[in-house]
Amino acid sequence: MAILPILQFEEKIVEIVEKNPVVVIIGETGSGKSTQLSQILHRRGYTKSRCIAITQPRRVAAVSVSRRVAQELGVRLGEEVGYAIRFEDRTSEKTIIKYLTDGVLLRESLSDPELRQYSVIILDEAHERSLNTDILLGLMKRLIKLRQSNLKVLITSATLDGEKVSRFFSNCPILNVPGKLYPVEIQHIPETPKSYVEASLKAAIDIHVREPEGDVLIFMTGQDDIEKLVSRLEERIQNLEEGSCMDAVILPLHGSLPPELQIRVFSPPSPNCRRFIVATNIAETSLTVDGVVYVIDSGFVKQRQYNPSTGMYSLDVVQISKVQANQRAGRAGRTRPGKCYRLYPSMVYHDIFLDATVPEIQRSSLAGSVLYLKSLDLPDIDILNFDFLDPPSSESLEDALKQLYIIDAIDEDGSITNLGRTMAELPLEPSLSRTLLEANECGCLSQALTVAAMLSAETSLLLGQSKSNDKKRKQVPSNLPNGSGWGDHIQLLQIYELWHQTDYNIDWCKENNLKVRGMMFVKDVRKQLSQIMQKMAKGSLDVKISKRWKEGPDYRALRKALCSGYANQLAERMIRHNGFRTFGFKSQLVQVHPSSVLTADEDGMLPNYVVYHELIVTTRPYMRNVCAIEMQWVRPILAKLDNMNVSKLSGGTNQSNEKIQVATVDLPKDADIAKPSIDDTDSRILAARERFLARKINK
DNA sequence: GAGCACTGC
Repeated sequence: MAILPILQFEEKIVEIVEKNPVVVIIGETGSGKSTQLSQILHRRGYTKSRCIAITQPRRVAAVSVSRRVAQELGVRLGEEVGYAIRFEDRTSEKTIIKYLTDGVLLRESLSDPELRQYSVIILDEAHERSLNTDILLGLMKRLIKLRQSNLKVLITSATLDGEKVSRFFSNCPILNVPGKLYPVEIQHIPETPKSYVEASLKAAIDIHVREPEGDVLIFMTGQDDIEKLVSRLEERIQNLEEGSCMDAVILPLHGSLPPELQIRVFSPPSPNCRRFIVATNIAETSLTVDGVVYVIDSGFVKQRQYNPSTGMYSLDVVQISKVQANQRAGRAGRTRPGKCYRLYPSMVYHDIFLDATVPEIQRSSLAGSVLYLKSLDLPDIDILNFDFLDPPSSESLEDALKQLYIIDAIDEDGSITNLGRTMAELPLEPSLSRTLLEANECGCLSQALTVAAMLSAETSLLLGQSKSNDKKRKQVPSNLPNGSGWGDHIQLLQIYELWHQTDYNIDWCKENNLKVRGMMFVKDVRKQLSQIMQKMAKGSLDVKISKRWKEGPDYRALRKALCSGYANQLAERMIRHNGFRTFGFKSQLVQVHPSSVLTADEDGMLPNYVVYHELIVTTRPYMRNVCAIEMQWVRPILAKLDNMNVSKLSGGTNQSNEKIQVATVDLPKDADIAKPSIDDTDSRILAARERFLARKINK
């Protein structure tokens, strides 16, 4: 076996780690950093009294890399070398080298903020800049000050990003470890194409006709474009003259493809046959396809972004970064010298592409992360000034604080509440954690556990349907329950309860077009959540799914619990039509997503009030996953919204101590609701909200 | 009356 490049650097690495608390390692693909760094430090005595942690952004990586290291050291996995991922801890007292996902390490620091069991923490693949890695980077900066004498931190990064990480850690040394990639010839096209599907098609055919054997990997943005390109490519290749070139197979590859179709790319190709793999960025890092010699890079990727000023998510096609472009190109040089065809001018690469992808922390809602940091109780840390490698905007942090305040996770001074502490223990978004705690009070914990678990997996539940399939497939009427008109949360609950009644039958999932793996995941999450809840309650709670349909048909308790959890995600229907306005600082006009099962009354009107799981902008702003709630539950929440003072929430550096006085929100009593003058009611709530919106609350 | 890239606790 050829010696991995990193081993030639062993002395250098050890020397530099000895002298410095933090080191940045630029390890190119194939350098062996993920498997070797831990072993080198182990050989040099870093595991004598404590162990080495290596984080990975993905579960499969943690498992497969630890397996290899165990093998190389000749030990049984789970003993000296182990891994810890959600639902699976394969470590023991003997473990001295531990691979874990970055999320698991964050959870560990909840119970031990100084992470005393580790002598070395290696943040691997830090250039991917997952939300969790970024938080860990901030925590590490603090930890090395606290544990200067007995903690070493190693961060692996990409070429273009290393300097920045080094600056973040007071100019710590950077060590370059070359990889084992073959050279990749890069070609740019002179003009930005009108359609990258067409441009990819042309590039692919050119390769097929002119270039020697070797598979082609094409990076597209999503399922739609992939299917379009696959069918165009099939058509073109069939029309090529018989015998003019070798055979070809065309394989789509994206996340919503069923696993049995995904693995087709791993079976070796038949001889004299070229494979075209048309993929999303799943092939950039998550899946490695062997045999690729040519890469066609569209230069685009789909990215989910959160806008803190509107509270809305959108899924946008954006330009990739230089780091990403290089990563894609590198996929052509794994087995021999390759070529990468970039469907954009080199000027665009140099002058327009960002060096690195905008980190997730600047593209997500931070409510969960802020709550997590608050719960760590770091004495010297003010969340708004937390030392992030790339700080999120203050708008985004304030948005998180407001959300946390409305659901009682922090008080008006921005300090974490007891409720908030409990919420941080749960591996859920704050809204769902809050729902669980409220549900426990209302006696519907079992149902809420199910809803929370179902929502954690929601996008991977329904079997992927593509447009082309839809046309072919007859619309089979679904036998699944419909939420009894109350909305999507209730439907998710009903689906799971039906599955439970079949004793978690796999065929039942298939018959109902539900992804088996998704449903099994829900089962695991539900179990984990109920265990955590029981542990926190220090006793047994009612988490069993009742076989009897004991509750009335209105799911009142559960909907009330959801209303508390989603107090920051409330919307009110507008008068005489089915548009909604959201409550809160940033009132938005939105609609119920057409996929929702929420039903209208006999006059065609939707419920007056709903909570929503998320706002997503596609062709329009939509509320996804909504649940009908009652107006009287809304009143206290509005009062709370009205009393919010953002400058106090954010730690109040310029505390004027002057609480803005507002008249109490004057909502009708329950009695008024029975005989409504709806317009009047609406206008009063509207007025209260307008007053609220009109106030300018600045820092 | 729409459409969904990829992860993870």
